[in-house]
This record gives sequence, structure tokens and C-alpha cells, in this order.
Amino acid sequence: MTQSVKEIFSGGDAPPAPAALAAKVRTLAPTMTRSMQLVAEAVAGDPAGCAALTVTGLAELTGTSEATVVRTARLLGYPGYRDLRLALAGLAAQQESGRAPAVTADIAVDDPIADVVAKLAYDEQQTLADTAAGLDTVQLGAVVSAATAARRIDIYGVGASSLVGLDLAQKLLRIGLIAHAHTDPHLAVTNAVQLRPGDVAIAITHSGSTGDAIEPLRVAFDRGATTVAITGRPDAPVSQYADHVLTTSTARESELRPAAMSSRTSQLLVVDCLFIGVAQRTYETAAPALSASYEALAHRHSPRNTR
Amino acid sequence: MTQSVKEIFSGGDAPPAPAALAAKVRTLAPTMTRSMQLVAEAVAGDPAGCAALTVTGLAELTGTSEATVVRTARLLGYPGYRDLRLALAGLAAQQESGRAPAVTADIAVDDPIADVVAKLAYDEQQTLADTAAGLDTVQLGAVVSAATAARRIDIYGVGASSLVGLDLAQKLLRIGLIAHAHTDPHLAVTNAVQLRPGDVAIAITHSGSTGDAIEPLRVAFDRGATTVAITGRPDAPVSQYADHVLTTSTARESELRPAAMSSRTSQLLVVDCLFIGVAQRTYETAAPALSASYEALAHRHSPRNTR
DNA sequence: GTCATGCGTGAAAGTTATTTCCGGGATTCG
DNA sequence: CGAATCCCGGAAATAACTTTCACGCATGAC
Repeated sequence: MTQSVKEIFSGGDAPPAPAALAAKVRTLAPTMTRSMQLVAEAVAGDPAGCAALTVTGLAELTGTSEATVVRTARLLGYPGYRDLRLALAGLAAQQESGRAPAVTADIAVDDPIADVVAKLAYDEQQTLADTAAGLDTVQLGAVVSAATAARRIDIYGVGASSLVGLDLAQKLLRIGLIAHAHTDPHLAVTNAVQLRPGDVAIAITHSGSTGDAIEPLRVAFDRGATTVAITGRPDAPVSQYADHVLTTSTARESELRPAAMSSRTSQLLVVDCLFIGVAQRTYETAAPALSASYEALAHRHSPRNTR
Repeated sequence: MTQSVKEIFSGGDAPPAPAALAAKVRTLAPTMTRSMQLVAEAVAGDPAGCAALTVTGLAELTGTSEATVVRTARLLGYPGYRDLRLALAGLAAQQESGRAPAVTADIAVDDPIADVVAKLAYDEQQTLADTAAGLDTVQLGAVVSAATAARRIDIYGVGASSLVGLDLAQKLLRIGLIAHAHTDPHLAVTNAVQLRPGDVAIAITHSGSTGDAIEPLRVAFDRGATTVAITGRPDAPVSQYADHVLTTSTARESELRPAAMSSRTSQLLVVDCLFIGVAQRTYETAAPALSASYEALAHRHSPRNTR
């Protein structure tokens, strides 16, 4: 399959020119005849624009003929105009992406929607990278082990963090573990009392000082359960009662972008890693459980309208 | 002189896709027919190689016909194969200069936990980039406008998507909008009946064929509300009843990494963009509302032990 | 079970773009 | 001043790309 593609590449013994096109034009300019220079100039001046033109178009633009355009392309080292055009497109794309990464700015009130999308995506990507880099894999491994062996897993989180807790519980349940996310602080405490050594309790709080998440964790800690804190502040109060602390990244926030947004991204990554870790350990039972739940849902989807 | 170049550019009103090609292929793959998939696969798999091929060449390589190649190019949003090829050349040049080729290795059962973290983070970053690239900002803008002006906003989603819906509702409520996420399909339909023109209904479903999310949207549609679908399958049944469709990226999934995971990342980005868009429009009221809710929560945090 | 319908598909015709060829005309050197 | 050279663009020839059309397969209806 791919070998035929490779053949084509090996066939062309002289790889034309990647980005050194402007330089080549300048070097060869004296060699060129008058009309060729016109073409070369146009090409070097606006690669993107020229890439959009056909031979005829470029000939008209420069006030020359198709033949001259082709001759110029040859002189620049390409087999023909077609290949020059391809290289031009590549060049255009490169310098397009080159000026792109200036999206580090904060999201402003008057940003057009397209900028919002770009900036937000960039920010979240950054958050993910930070989280992955800062995550203690030893701690994570320990939590995975504890969770895999646990009789039951209780998860505490309120506000935005509650959704992350629910997500984790949902996934763990899917592979046959007994997990429950408590969003009501009172019920959380009530349930925490039931825990005993070997059970796992997980508190999710970005600030690390959300009383409603700390309190049930403290109770679980006192009952001898293995306790875990997922927080952006490893030095915050919640860590006092945590056997293991998993740190989420504290990304910059702005007026329009509350901390809840990036902390959620970060928390979800941690939770996903935890889940996959557990799924690996319990693969024998997890895999069938996953496909079983998939099958069970199949009939709730209307028949595909296309194949 | 140069004006003819500009004309050509202004003429093409919708510049197709710069680097979002792989994403587009993945999003549209399910829509495609068998032989189109072959072509799309080849193109996504080896952009540089395919850029060097003519229509006939690519047709032979994939064992299909020229017509199919052209059809695929059209589906991907280009006027014809010529333009796809140009874009391909650009893409090739970009990833040539860009550092990371793509370490898309699947997560394996026996991967050490550190690898899991790295791969997962990378995958999610990819998902974010794909989603941002593939998101129709015009549609998004329209949805933002509708949401800003809406008397009430109802959100439907079940399963993993329900959490995304809850997240959106939570955030919109925070800036003073009347938003409600329904996770119970029966109650959702019951509530959808109450909607009227000017209201907004949003259905979140990755597959686009989840009956429990479609049904309330259909009801809302019939009542004259502005309806929105957030789905990974823009051609799925849910779009029938949607005035606006926001497409999430369909990332690759593996046995250990169910689709729910990456679709959630994608959905959250869309939802975040929507939220920020609305927050921008309603800045006068949103900003104070955000700080007010922050203040209100302050007393629920134990005193910070660090600054 | 049979027929009708629609859709995916590739072969081939048709169109456009690219390359090659050729002769006019300008420049320069003898 | 004349002749040789070579640049240059028009137009034919070729290659690439696009469109059309008809066949065959599958799906659903009767």
C-alpha cells in the first residue's frame, strides 16, 4: 500500500525546496530573464495567493505567459508548475501556523467567538499538560490498588466538583465496582460512618478547603478507610485526612473564565486515569462488563440512518 | 495587479480546513460509504504521500475510482480534488516542521500507570484541538444569541451526556439565566411541552440517536422553540429537530477507553464556549453575578492556611 | 418470495489545466 | 549593418481533473 507512495518519493532524486524558496528566488534572480523575474517575485511575495492560482492565472497576474511560468518553476527546481504550486501551499500553511500560537492572551469581553474557541481550547490543552506533568504516579498507583481491592468506594464533592464525582462513580459502576458519589453533605457524612478499613473514600475539591467535602472524608479517615484527596492545593486542610493526595493543576483563571472551568478539566483527567488504572487491574471482569453495558444500551438508540 | 489575487480569495467564502483534516475525517467517517472511507483513511494516514499523487494515482492506491476520490474530497469540504491536494500539501509541510508527529499508540492493558497518564493527556489534548478546529463558529454564535435572549433554556442528555448538561445548566444559572438540565426523559418531555418560541432547547447526545434526548428536543421543536443539538454525528436523527447543530469530535476509542470519555471532553469544550459566549453578551449582569456567587460560597470554605 | 426503489460504484466521456512545441521579434556581437 | 542567439508568447498536444451515466447490489414493500 504505502510502498507505492514511497516509490514516488524515492523516484524524485532531488527533493525540491521546503521553505527556502524565498532564498532560492533571491539567489537565482540574476540568472533569470526579465519576465521570469516577474513570476519569481510574485511567487516569493505572496506564496499563499499564488498557490491559489492556476498557471494561466499566474501568467495573467504577472503579465506573462503560461510557458514562462512553467520555465520559472523549472528553474526553481521543480518538475513543473504543479509541484511548485504544491510547495507554495505548504509554505503558506507553515507561515500561517507560525503566526498562530499567539493565543496565550486572556479571553476578553469583546473577543469574537472564533477567538474564544481557540483560546479556550488552548487553555484547556495547557491545563491537561500541566496536570499530567504534575501528577504523582506513585500516589496514583496506590490509589488504583486501593480502589481495585475496595469493598466499596465513596466519593464526595459539591458544586462543580460534584459532577466529576458523579462521572467517576458512573464509570466505576460500569465495570462492576461498588462506587457511589455523594452530593448531599449530610448524606455523605451519614454514609461515611459505614466505611471500614479496606474501603476507599475520595474527596474532590479544587480549593482543598470545602468543608462539605472535607467533613465526610474526615469521618471516613477516622473509621479507618483509605482516604484520597483530589485537590489543586496539596497543602490545604483536606490533605490532613487523606492517605493519598492527587494534585490537579491550578490554572490561571480570568473574570470570564472562573476557576471551576479549568479545575474541572484537570479533575476529570485525574479521574479518568484512576478509572483506566482500575480497569487495567480488573481487565478480566471490566472488559466484559463494558461491552455488556454497551449492548444493553444499544436498543435505546434509533436505527442508524446511514451506514 | 494584486487585486486579482484578492478577488479569488474573497470569492471563496468558506475556506475549508487547514489542519483540521484528520479531525474532519474522523467526524465524517461514519457518514461515508465503504470506498470513501478507504480514500479518507489513506488521506488522513499519509497526507504527504497522498499530496504527491494525482486523482488517478490515489484511486489506484486505494483500489477505488477517480469519481470516488473526488466525491470524498467534496465531502471533506473542498470544491474538488485539486484543492484537497493543496490542503494536503499544507498539512504535510506543517507536521513536517511541527515537532510532534503523533504518538497515537493505544492504551494497553499492561501499560504502566505513567504511560496511561501521558497517553490519556495526549489523547484529550488531541480531542480538544480537533473539536476546536471542527466547531462551526457561525452556528455557535447563533446559539449564543438565542440563549442570551431566551426566556428559559432546557437541556436534555442522558448517561454520560447528562453530566455535561448539568454542567452547562449550573454555569448558566450562575450568571442569572434560567437554565435547567433534565436527566429524566419523562420529565424532560413534560417540560418541553411548556416551551414556546424564543425559548431554547439543547439536546446533548454523542451518537445523535439517543431516543431519550431526541424525544424532548422534537417536542420543543414542535412547540416552536429554538432547538440545538450537540452531537458527534451531524447527520444523525437528532439533527432533524435541531435549528442549530454543534459538532463534537469523534475521537478514536479503544477497549479500555470508551467513547464516552473523549466525547465528554469534546462536549465540555463546546459547552464552555457557549457559556463564555453568553457571558460576554451579558457581561453587565454576568460579571457581578459571578462574583456574587463566589462571595456567597466563601464562608463555606475553611480559612486558608496558605495565602 | 418477488418486485421495485434507492444508493454506491466505477467506466468513460467531457472539461479544464499543464506542458510542449514552434515561430516571431528583440538584443547583441562581429 | 547583418547574422546569430535567445527570450518570449501563442497555440497545439497531453495530462489531470470533473461530470455523467449505467450497472449491480442491497433494502424494504407488497
